[in-house]
Amino acid sequence: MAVEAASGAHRPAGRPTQKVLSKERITAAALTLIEAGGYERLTMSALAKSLQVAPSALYNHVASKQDVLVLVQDDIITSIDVSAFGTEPWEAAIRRWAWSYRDVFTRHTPLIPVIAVLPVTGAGQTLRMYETLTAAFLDDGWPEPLIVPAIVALESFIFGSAFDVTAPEDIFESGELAEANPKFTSAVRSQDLGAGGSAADAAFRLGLEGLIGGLQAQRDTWAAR
Amino acid sequence: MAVEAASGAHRPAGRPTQKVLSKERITAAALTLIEAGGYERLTMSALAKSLQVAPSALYNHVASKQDVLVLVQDDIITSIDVSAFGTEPWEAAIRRWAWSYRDVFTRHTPLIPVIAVLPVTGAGQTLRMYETLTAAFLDDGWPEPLIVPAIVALESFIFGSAFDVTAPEDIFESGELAEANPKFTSAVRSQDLGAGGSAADAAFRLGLEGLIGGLQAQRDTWAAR
DNA sequence: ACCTGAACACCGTTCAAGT
DNA sequence: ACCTGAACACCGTTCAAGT
Repeated sequence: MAVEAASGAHRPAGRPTQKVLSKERITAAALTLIEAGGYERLTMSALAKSLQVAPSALYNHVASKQDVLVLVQDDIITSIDVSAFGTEPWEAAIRRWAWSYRDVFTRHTPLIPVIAVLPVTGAGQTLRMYETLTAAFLDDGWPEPLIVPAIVALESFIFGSAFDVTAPEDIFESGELAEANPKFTSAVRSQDLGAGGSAADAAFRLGLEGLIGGLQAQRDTWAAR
Repeated sequence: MAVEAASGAHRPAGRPTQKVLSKERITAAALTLIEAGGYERLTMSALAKSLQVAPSALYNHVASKQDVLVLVQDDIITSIDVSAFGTEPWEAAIRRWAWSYRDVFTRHTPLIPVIAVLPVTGAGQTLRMYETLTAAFLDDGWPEPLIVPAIVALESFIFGSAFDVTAPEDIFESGELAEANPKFTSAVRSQDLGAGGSAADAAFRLGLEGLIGGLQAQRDTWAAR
């Protein structure tokens, strides 16, 4: 009896008549998996299953799971809002970019340890974003040697803040240690949450506004040194 | 033939005559493992082996591996330098604390996703550090509602910067995409590394000085609002 | 209460065999 | 070149049995 070739049928071993996988399809499937069930659900097995392929087939297109994460990272970078660069002044553009960047990575915190250490070589979309940023700094009159350190400082703050958003709301409840730490306990109770915002948003706003202003002051200091 | 009871001998099943494990011993063994071979080496199996115990024995003292990480985290917090609080002015004290905090977590980046989301309840040493910080902010005249957001903003920057230190030096080499991204490529080449420092140190210094100054400005704005 | 030892349900990755 | 299927060397965790 011949093997049925129905649409849901099993694919026999051997090279298929037409390619079934590609980096693009793998990236898209990974993103769908992550959006549906978070990073815990992203396993090589589940990824293969969603592509109706054996897990080992993936290794013809990526070298490792880390590789898959790199593909995902360079894809989601494009969802960061860079539309204010070129249309709004430096400060407003940085502000919009930073909030958007934080929001995107709040949903992708497991990528942070990957991206923070990843050479940009070959991560084309990521490089594109840096190019756009650099142009905005130059247009605003920044001295070239300060631009990369400033971008890195902003990014570091953004990555750390993305983790903070995922923290439970009661993260600073001292519990039974409240009496031993009265000043902190009181400060937590009285913290300014801003207009209807969360604690994470208030901290991000304060830090971002401080950093934007402080970096500008550092720029002036550097120029006058 | 009776089982030998030599020092390296096998321990029979059943409750031992005296307790062999404790949270303290587990924490110490985990730290030794991490210092010797990094977090890849910290497995429940390896941990058990270093304590000369079966892996399942650990679960009489901790609920999970995550639990072990929490123990490690609350232990290494004590190695952060808080000695400047109470002896030096706010700005200098924050500066020393921040550099030390970053350096400690540079060697423990896998803890960052844990600590950033961890309720401080029961993390006694962590709470102690926050209490010390809050006291320093109060002594410097900060409005109470701003203290927790300011601490969180500083911590977010520190955590993100700790990742950055672990990045390879050539992280921003554009490779063959250099021509497509000329402004960024040039900015990377000309970046100010400071006095004999690394790129990561330069970015941290710039960001920290900016954040310290910027937060102080935000404080004044808040008071005058 | 606190250990051992066996087992479970996963992981990511490798590799021979097939077309 | 690019798939399948079986196998490998791990993981963290559970649980009955033992004292």
